[in-house]
Amino acid sequence: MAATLHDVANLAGVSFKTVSNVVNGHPHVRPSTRERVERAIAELGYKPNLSARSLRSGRTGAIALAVPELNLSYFAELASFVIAAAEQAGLVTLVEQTGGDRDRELALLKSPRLRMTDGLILSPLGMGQEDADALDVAFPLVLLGERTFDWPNDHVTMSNLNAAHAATEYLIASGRRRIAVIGENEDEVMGSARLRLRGYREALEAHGIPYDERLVARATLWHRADGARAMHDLLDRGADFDAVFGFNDTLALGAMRVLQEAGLRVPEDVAVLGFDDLDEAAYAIPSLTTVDPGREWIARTAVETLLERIGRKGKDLAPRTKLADFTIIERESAPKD
Amino acid sequence: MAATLHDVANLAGVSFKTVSNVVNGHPHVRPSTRERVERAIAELGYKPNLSARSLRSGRTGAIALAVPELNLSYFAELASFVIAAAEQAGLVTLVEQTGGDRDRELALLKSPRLRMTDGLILSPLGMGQEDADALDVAFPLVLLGERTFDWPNDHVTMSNLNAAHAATEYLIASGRRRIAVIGENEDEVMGSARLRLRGYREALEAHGIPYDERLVARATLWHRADGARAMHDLLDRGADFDAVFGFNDTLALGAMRVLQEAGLRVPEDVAVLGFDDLDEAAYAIPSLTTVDPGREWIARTAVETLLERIGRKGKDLAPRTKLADFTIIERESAPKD
DNA sequence: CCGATGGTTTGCATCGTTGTAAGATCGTCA
DNA sequence: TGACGATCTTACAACGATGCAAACCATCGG
Repeated sequence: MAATLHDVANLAGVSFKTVSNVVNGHPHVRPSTRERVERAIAELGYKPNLSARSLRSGRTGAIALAVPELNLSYFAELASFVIAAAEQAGLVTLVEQTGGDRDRELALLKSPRLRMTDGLILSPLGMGQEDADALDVAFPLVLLGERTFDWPNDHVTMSNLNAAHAATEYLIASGRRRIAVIGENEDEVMGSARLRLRGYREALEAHGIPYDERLVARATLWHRADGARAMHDLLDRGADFDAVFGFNDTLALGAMRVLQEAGLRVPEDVAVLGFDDLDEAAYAIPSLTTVDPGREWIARTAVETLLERIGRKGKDLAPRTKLADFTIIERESAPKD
Repeated sequence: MAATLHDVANLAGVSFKTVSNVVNGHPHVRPSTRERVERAIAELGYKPNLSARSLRSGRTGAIALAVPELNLSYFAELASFVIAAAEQAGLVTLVEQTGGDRDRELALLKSPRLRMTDGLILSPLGMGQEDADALDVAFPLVLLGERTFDWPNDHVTMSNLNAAHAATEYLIASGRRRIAVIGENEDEVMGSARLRLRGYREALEAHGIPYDERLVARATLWHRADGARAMHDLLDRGADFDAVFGFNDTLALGAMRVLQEAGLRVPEDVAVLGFDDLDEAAYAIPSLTTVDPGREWIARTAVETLLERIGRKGKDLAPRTKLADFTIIERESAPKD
């Protein structure tokens, strides 16, 4: 059995409360006592029982991060940053996968598993306005992704609309006029897909380019395979385009692969622009021009925001929205001109 | 404040222990009582306090997974499978990143943070024979990666040596004779890098091809950037090769990118073979021939093995090694002939 | 030499749950 | 009707830690 405060106390010849004081860095402990206790701790290899500690203190020292899937590189890289940021704050991170499924997202919010943590960072995909009540929870919660619904929570994100607008404008500025998009998803009531589509449309409009539905390809989950499938759709229906804007990098990469299989040259025949700036994007062939959404900032800020909620005054704060800056990274698949 | 057993008991007009019995599906509870209690539970939105439960029961319902980085796609995909397998067993997963750093791996094994979990799945990278003692821990521990040291733990892996041997042979069978490798790392005393190098050498030897140090490029961490750097090294030093075996897919992809930048055609001038079968590999241009190490099997088996250790008889089991089957997936970057 | 002072140590109650054992209730049978 | 199991419910003691308040003990000034 693992050693307890009592065991250490017996060995050191003090009361177990004194050991607790040493462990917690209580100010008034005589140096000689402290040293004796510390020796006993080392000898027994004592480690505090975190269940007991959190039962007593009400804090667990863990946060939960819920993303659709770690298989999606964007979320893997995001999770990596979140875990690192949490660790810096002395917290461990419990990772859940929702599959982007509304029911699983809702179930998670009600799950007793969350009682194991001090708060949740959730990247919702399936939920909509009708789920606002489910999001009005008693524990600290920070949402990743834009505040498009009237949800009572903190949000950390970048402006999907502005970024998509800028990306589209970038393609227009480079001389492209028939710009296809991949990733539209009408099931998603108002998430990134919808916002990015809106940004795309507004940019077209601002430049007097008509919106053409035949250039819009849908994709529900954003894997490479979905991007490939969408590009096949576009090609099969004989769509005529000189650029593709993928709503994320994996879609764009899947599409780029199909383009080249079809004998089209990137960027000569078709420029390709992605969204996320995955590590992979820089090493694709050709390398992928993409939107850098400030992933690391988002991760760090999400953890900070959650910590504020967890803190003493967390309950009193009004819901906040924090926006990251985005940048367009120029690479080979869509040169500036 | 969240509701407790007491609150529910008051509302339902029973003792708090009866509520506990209902929650735990205790057999002898009158249906009418059960129903009354369940209504009270629903009304108050009662959720058991997991800290208290695990203090009492000694089980936390969580496992820890420690990998070098989630940024590395292999580990992201692995983590995804581990989390899913754990969830099926009703466990949540806490993810730690070690950076492949020996000190952080050792620190993790001693960390009180682990008391929050029932066991650990660790993918060690920096540790060696001298750390055997540190691995002789009191909690359930399963290691990912091959048992090359005399470590007192369960191992789940595939045969790095056989897989690398087969991969090299595949290239030889396709007519290549000057096969470079990327990923050698002499710091790593006896991990995957060393084993894969050994497999490579043995395959060469079996076919009477001399081992040529100038064809061996090192890389410590296995990011795309490291693969790119290694390939630059090879090209800069004028190495003469007609194939490259990357010790993982990201290395291979980074290298492939540099090859094509240098005007070399893949696979005509240089065949490229990777290791891991990332989702990405199928969509690279050209698509990447690679070794599928049975990642999902490894993840599932690691969780199962850990559960056996956690179980009643876990302490009595001798250390086991479980080997996954690997397959070579033929794609464009290295056709069979 | 005593009480005040302030640092140092301790005892007790408590967090919310579960296991054990004992108590209450009920129907059944002699 | 009363005793007796069987079924249902309850009381109590942990699990290991922390917070509070009280107790202890030097040291110092008067």
